[in-house]
Amino acid sequence: MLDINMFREHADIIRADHDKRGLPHDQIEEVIRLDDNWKKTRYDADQLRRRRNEAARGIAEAKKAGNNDEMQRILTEVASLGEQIDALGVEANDMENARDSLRMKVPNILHESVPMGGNEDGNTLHSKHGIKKEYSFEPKTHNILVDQNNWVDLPRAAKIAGSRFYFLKGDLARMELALQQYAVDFLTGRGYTFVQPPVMMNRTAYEGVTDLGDFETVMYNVQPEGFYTIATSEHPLTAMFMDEVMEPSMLPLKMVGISPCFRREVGAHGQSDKGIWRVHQFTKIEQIIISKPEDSWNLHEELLTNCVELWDSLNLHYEVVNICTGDMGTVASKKYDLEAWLPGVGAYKEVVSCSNCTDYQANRLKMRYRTSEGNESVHTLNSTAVATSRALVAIIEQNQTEDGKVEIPKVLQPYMQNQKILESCNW
RNA sequence: GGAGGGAUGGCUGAGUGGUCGAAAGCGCACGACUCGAAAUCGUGUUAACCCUCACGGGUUACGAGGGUUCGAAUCCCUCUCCCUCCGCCA
Repeated sequence: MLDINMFREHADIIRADHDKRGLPHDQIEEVIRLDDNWKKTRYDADQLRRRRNEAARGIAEAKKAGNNDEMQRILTEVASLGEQIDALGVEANDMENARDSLRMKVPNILHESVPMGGNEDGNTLHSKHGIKKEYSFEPKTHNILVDQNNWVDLPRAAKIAGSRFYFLKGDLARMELALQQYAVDFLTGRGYTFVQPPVMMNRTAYEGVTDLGDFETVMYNVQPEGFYTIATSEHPLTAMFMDEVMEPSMLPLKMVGISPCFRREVGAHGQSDKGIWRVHQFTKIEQIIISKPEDSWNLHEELLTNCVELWDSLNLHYEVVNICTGDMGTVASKKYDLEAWLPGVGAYKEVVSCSNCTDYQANRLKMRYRTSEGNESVHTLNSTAVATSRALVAIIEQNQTEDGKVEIPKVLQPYMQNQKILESCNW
């Protein structure tokens, strides 16, 4: 959510941003109009309250002095003021609510380095990494390989849960665990604090960190408590300091989170989403930073560097893409994606998303830090380190051998008793 | 699940119907002392919002919501969270 002062003092910046995104200005103008009316109504109500407070001070005196008539006169006046105040108060409240629910929908201001573009075709190449292997055979897609090796059981998962759920079995499940441990070790080694969050959140906290549309399409709602299962540990870790004033000495706060991630994936998806590429549940190791505003752009690059060095160490081929204006979501100001090469599919596909959300989440969450000038919103940043299901797909496709097995990345081998090859599961 | 206690500013914590936005301490900021620092002393320091070019002024907020009252941090109700004890359980 953008600061209300942005609408009051720099509406032109928001308008220019909407132009970049190809959005109309209606919402901006409506926020400004509602805010204007709210201020006037609010002021009128405050003035009436002031009169009531002044009048009420006379009551005790009149009572003490035994002046019953005067007391009655004041009581009548105060009662009538009270009615007016209540009416104005309701009006002001409605306007403020309307203003803010609209304000919640206005997206973050894009960073100047975000490339222009109408959709994902406008994303620009930032850098290429690793070696694109040549195969002496026709590389297979991961869903064929996991099937041949009995590493994934989709039909039985569908039977007991539903489509897009899976059982991970045998060596592939072991490598999933190895990936988790490796990624956590990698980032704790760089000063990030390992945190395991709750995997369910309440609505209020969740509204602070996500696009409101996600409540209908992304998160599961758990009854009877009404909790939402998290779509990523970014959400609990970012909301962790909701409603708090943080000490500047804590910043930047760097965390590495791990959690299962739950996604409803409402809507149809294409043929390429076979196997375990797009699933309702997966494990993700996530980087989170809460920082002072002046540090966030450097830290955004640090997050990307961490990703690049982590994925390089897995010896995978991928590209880093700078997400363009038309493909950016509501919350991020700038976003890099890592797209891994899938030789079976013959395409680069998204495996990591690295965002600077500036003060957008912090404003909603009322997360501030102390400065000598007062309290200011912090900045929040997040980046995937490894989403295990998708990292597995990339490893399976890139490291496949002619006989349909998969070589284990060197850095993961110590976590798997120095095994070199993933063996098939025999059932 | 049962019984009891609690939630106050950045933190600890006093305050049980009006002069309380709220004692005190810590922390923080500024100043003095010092070559510099520590210690010490002095001054200041809740936040959000509104009006004002400014000086300044106003409103609201003591977990959240509702109620009683002319008036609520203080009394009543509901909810949330925390603590203690009992029960159950990974």
